[in-house]
Amino acid sequence: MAKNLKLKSARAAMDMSQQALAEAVGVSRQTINAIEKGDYNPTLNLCIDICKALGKTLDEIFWGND
Amino acid sequence: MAKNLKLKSARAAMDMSQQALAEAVGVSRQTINAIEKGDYNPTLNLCIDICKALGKTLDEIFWGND
DNA sequence: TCTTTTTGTAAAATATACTTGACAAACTGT
DNA sequence: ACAGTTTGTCAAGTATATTTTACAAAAAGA
Repeated sequence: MAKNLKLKSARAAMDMSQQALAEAVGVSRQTINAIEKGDYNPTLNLCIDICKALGKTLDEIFWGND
Repeated sequence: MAKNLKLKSARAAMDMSQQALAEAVGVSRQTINAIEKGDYNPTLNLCIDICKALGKTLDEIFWGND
């Protein structure tokens, strides 16, 4: 339930909108929004795709958000 | 589709069976088996729980398995 | 060898990640 | 002030992660 601010800021650092990131990884904008908002639990493959799109690793974006 | 040998060996290093790890993280043994076998895509929360149970981070177990 | 534990695998059911479509609030640029 | 983009959110549907039950092969211990 904690917001994922690491994701939000990494996305901002790449100057990408939620929409642009969604398209880059092949999911809907709402899915990206929900992940940032923290109210759900993405699959590993999606996390990996997001990290690759943002030039980060899993630990940098999805570890220690509790 | 690639086997997750990092998971398998981290589990072995803790001397845990698939069953024991499954119980520790609250999923079925088949789920752990499938993740090690590599034929599916667990959720982030499960990955995190597995890492915590094994004393590892996401990057150590789930990054770079492609 | 015998027994027990561990692992591999499969099919049917359930829970939940993710989509689509839609609408309004907040922000950006002109 | 206005137009365009971005974000927040909702409800109903679809795809898929995970469970349950079950059986057999492989490994480990006595």
